[in-house]
Amino acid sequence: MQEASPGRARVTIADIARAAGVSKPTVSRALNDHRDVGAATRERVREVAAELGWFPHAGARALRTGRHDTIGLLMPLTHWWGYADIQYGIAEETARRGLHLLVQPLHPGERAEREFVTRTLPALSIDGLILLMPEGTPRHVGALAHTGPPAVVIDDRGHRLDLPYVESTNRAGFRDLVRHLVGTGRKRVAFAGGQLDDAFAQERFEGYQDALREAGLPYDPELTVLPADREPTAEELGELLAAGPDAVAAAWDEIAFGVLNVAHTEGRRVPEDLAVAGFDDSPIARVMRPPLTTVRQPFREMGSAAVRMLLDAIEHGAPPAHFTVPTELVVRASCGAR
Amino acid sequence: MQEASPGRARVTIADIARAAGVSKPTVSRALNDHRDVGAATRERVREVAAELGWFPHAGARALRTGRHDTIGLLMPLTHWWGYADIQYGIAEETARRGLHLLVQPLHPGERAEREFVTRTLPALSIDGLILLMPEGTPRHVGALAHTGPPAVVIDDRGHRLDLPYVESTNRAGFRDLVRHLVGTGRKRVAFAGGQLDDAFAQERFEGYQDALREAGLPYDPELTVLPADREPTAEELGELLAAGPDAVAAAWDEIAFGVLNVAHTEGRRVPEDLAVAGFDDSPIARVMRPPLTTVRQPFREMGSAAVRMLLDAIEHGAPPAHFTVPTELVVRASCGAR
DNA sequence: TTGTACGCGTTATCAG
DNA sequence: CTGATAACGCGTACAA
Repeated sequence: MQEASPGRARVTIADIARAAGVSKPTVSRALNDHRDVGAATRERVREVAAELGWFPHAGARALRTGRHDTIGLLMPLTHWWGYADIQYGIAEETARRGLHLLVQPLHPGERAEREFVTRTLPALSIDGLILLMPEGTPRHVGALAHTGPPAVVIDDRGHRLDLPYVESTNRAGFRDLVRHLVGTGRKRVAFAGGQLDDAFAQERFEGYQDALREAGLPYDPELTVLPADREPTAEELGELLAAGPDAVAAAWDEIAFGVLNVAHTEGRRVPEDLAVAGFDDSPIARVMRPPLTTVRQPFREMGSAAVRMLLDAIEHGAPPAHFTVPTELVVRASCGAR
Repeated sequence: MQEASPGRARVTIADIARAAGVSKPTVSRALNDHRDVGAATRERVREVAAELGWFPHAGARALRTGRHDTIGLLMPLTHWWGYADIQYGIAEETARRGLHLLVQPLHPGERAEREFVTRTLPALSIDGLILLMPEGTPRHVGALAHTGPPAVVIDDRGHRLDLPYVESTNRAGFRDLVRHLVGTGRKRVAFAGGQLDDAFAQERFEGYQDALREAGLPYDPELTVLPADREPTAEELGELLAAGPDAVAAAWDEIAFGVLNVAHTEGRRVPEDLAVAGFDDSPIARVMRPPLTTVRQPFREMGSAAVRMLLDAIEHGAPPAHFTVPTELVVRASCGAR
């Protein structure tokens, strides 16, 4: 035993039973809202429990029931606001349901992934797992599907795993964005992308092409910059602007910020000469000059949806499904629509 | 029992004992690196355990030992990158030590705080708690000090609680920043603050005054903007610039961004006409135009330091102490020093 | 509606 | 160095 601090010993249901003059099982039933307990007994037991300051021992309960009332979150080590926002949504939903949230950092690399799945995961006191997967998704974690606890994936753009997942409307959201630009009279809409090995950017690029097709506008390769493994540089953005677009849709807000900077340097007025738009609605979007038109990613909602799906799988054995949370166009000054 | 999925039943040390031809206690000792176990026995037990795919049941272990190998993190619901970075540091350190991290969102308000301390906290399966306290620190959580598990506070600027805490050098860091501006020849350094009820901004303001005093420069109220409960507006920043500063030190990076915007609108060149600097080294600092000189907050280090302090308190009963992590001046183009 | 008896998986104690 | 025994706190058969 620890007994480090000389604090009084733990209060157990045995103590309550003694004080209330009933047996342990009766206390347990009263405390767990079982129906077959006398109303008067239940009340008395609860009063005594509160008086004695009893609280359940999660470990003992888990040992007996096999449930931990805890869900795990496997997430990359990052300080990107988007993942923090997803965690926000998850934490809010778990707290609302009286569940605990155990956060496990995911170290990159095959070795670390395998280590996690084979050694760390099985020993976790959790009822289910949410996988927050960055691009370059851990493939070994896929083994989870059939060996570990119920799991739900957020952002599995590649759909490589046979697991339920939550996604947002990247492609349709980007299409809506470009559609909006076209709707305000822009004819030469450029696309500034990046990291096309990333399925996110890929889907957004497809949404861009969808919108062009839909509007009967030609796809002009000169109006796209697509560095495969990074964001476009200022030089690349300069070349893009040299091709004469009247609007630039960026794959995410930070790229749009770069576009604004280059446009400013070259003396192009935004939005008069050039409309600029981004994607994600990051915290910096609203403070850009001019404030950036963008598409809000429903990160919090994705988090809470993942929790709900996971509980469905845990409690009702729901089969692998997927849930799509819609993005939302946010019109600000940079596109000239207002 | 759950037995939901027809997966094989859990492997316990009893299974290992049977397979290895020894008793349960011996298996336990072998698996826990007790000294009084024969080397050969230990090896054999370990091999069998690996072969059978055994892993410990955390709940059962906690029930017996009173330890959970888990620490709790109480943090506000936010997506601010700074808190995410602190969590990064905490998660990295706990993972390194084989500990688990249980994240508890802190809902604002006295009622929710009291609820947390009296109902949620006692039932958590944790050995210690890290309190990530936003401004307007929960006072009721202070009751933790003597009733709950060992706790460590991060960012308790007011030092109101009798708990160990981790802080960074806000005041000295800001003094260094202003000292740097003065060192490059600026004579009229302005301060753009905000939320002075917040101890952070207060300390930075004091650092600003320290540097002026040290340099023998007068404190001119016209060169400060100090909105009490928010960030300065563009109009307020315009008035500040009208007072003719040759440098502006902002209490945090986002304010500096606003200064850059206003300076640009008014046609002032940065850094030629006006040096601008911020504080925090947020992700947007390096992409501003020009890139922002600022002071890096050692968030990750603060997180890992908090874990170490907490473990000290848990394992060795270390008395309440405090630990200060130094900030670091980051010189970029906006101050003209290079 | 309530009580008796037991076991979940693990480790501490003690005897050998 | 090892084994027998008991106990951690709780919930669930089953019997009353």
